[in-house]
Amino acid sequence: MADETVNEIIRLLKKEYPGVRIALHHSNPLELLVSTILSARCTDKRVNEVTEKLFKKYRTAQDYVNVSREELEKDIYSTGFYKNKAKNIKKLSAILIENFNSQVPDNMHDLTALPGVARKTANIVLSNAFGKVEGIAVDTHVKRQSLRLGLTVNKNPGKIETDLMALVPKSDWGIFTLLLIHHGRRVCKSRKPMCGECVLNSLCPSAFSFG
DNA sequence: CTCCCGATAT
DNA sequence: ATATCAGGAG
Repeated sequence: MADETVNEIIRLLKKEYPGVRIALHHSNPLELLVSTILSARCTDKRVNEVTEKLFKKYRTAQDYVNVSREELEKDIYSTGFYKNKAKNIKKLSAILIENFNSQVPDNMHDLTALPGVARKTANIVLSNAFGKVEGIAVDTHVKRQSLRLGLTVNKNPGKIETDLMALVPKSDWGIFTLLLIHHGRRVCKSRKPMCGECVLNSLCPSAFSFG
């Protein structure tokens, strides 16, 4: 895989989706952290529906600590995995209060030490809440399209991230994920990719096999 | 590797 | 009915 191919992919997607922005609604780092945790195996549409009410009720880490686990579970129920998510959000909130003056840490080491937070979530928060870049967030869309486009042959998200970091210019690490998520939801879908409408069609090794 | 898990598209 | 959705932990 030549670096030029990746640059062309990024150029075409930027042109197709100018001003692409993160779809998860948030107004501060804590909201983005919670929103990203809730987005695991759940559509961002539903996450935004849930957080619209959630963020009016829970404004600080202390608010998540104060409420009972059962009540928080009910408040995030429809996002799925609600027991794990509620437990992690409560536990993580206690850590923020105890160790970080109730604030969300702005570095990879501290973020990934939080329960329910691994590199994907940390990369999203770092890039979109703090303007920092320490890696490339590899979610289901980035994984699927990186494989289809031939940017990696690995299926492990950690290895995919390493492969992508070697190919994508660091100045594009943040927007790369946003572009692929946007494109993956509209065109390069998991079940029925719309290759006929894809701006990457001519340089995608998988285009023919998807008609 | 399995488990967590509701909601929606196909 | 089944696959999939801004994953992560054990």
